[in-house]
Amino acid sequence: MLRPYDDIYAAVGRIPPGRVSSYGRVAVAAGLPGHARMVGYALHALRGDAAVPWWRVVNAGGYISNAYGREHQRSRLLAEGVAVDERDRVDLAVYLWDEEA
DNA sequence: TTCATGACTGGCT
DNA sequence: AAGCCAGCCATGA
Repeated sequence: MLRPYDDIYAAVGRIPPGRVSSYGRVAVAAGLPGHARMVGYALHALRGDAAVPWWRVVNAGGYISNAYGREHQRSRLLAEGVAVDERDRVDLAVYLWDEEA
């Protein structure tokens, strides 16, 4: 099925394992600068579709904004080797991935 | 078609 | 330092 947010999903898919990115970064990577909310909405539309590594996306503060299954996302990140704080926060200084880098 | 809400962000108070 | 406000646009009622 064609997904309206294919560019967004592609951008998320470019995030390598063991790394994370923010909604804003993904929005820019998808060619939609400033549309971070659309990225979040797009991921919400996935409904847990594992075809896209949505769990590698966190908010600008490095915290898991995911209201859909933040605990699940936290476990998922830990399984990939990403350290997650008790407050559901990721150290962006270490794990944030920039496709431009 | 209009109204309200949302997996965000940056700036201002 | 912490909280509030406006802007971006898609989805559902």
